[in-house]
Amino acid sequence: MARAKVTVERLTLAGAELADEVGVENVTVAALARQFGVKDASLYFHLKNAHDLRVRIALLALAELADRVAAALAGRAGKDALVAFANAYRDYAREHPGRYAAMQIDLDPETALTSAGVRHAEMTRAILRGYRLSEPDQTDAVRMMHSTFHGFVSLEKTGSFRHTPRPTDDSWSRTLDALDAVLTNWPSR
Amino acid sequence: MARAKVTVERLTLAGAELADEVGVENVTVAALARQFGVKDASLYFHLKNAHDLRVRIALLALAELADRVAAALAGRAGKDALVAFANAYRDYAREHPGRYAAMQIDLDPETALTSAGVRHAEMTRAILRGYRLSEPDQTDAVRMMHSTFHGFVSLEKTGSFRHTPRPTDDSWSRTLDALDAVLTNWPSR
DNA sequence: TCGTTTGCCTAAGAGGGCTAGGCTACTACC
DNA sequence: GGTAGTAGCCTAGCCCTCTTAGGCAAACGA
Repeated sequence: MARAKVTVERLTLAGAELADEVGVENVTVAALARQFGVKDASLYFHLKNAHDLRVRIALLALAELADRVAAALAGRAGKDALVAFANAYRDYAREHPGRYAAMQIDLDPETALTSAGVRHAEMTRAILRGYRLSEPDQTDAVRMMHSTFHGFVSLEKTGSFRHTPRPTDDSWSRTLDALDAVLTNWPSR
Repeated sequence: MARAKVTVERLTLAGAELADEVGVENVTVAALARQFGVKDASLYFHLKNAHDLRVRIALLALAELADRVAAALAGRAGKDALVAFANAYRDYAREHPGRYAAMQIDLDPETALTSAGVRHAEMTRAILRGYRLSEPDQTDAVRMMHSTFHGFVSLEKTGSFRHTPRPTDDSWSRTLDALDAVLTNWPSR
């Protein structure tokens, strides 16, 4: 069996899969080199350093998630779109815990601006068109939405919700109901 | 100047401070040993391993935050209490980014149950008394509140809000307004 | 006083990150 | 087809961290 050629893309993908299996913190240049049947040092021809690898994984994840969300959003509006966005987000995080964790590392500003992160922001704003919010309420609402999604998903992952018997799926859909309600009736100052 | 005696408590505190300065991921047994003027291996008399150290830092942070929140909550109710809780939470996270990050590692279930995490849950439920929610709405609301707080704070820290000029403080207080509104008028099924 | 415990030490091995420098085989061009 | 360049890998080697094993000395308790 011939080994697949080592390229940055393959390394990134393998790293992402490794992250989902063993956690980002265990995605190591050495482990990746072993997987490719190559010496650690050789990978530095393709990667700047270990951090570079993790950034690439983060960017891959951001792009993948943006694609999913875009697909989920197609043809939907209003609360329907809100729920579709939210579920696509949460499902991705659960299917790809390592990739999701990788997304949380801070990118330097320039990198962030060219990442799929901007697509996320655009899509979130698109949803809000259904709720007819104008600036600066729209920005505030975008931030609250992201906060709720990310917060819920990450607390769920770290097990903060395990202490209460209530199924998290139920809390999730009720949270989305609440979010929809508050977006529909955004409080004025 | 005589060196302070090495104890688990001192190690944990020093680790927490180191975390705030250089990030949890850089809180290393070796670095701590250097700070105490002692060899790395000697610390294993006090600590089980590196993970043990981080867990202790997390528990310290949880307890500190619970104390702060409790103090902020004293004598307040309703939205007043909500805002006090939220601000205490966010302020702590900003003053102690490393400690806050440490809080996010998952504790094994038994440890979690004896941690200050349960105090957080109790205090959150106490706030909700002002909003007269009954189960299971209360649990859902608790989860949504935590999600919003944690999500906002962690997105703010990783710089996800930097792309928009709107001051995050403003979005924060508007988010709390929205949260208050939705708790006041929690949607029925 | 004489264990026993406490608290540190040295030695040593397993990994991981990364740099420097070298070899090979393919590619492009004349 | 010969030759220069370069892509892609390798070895050697250094530093750091984590962790175990075993030893030694001082404080402490009976």
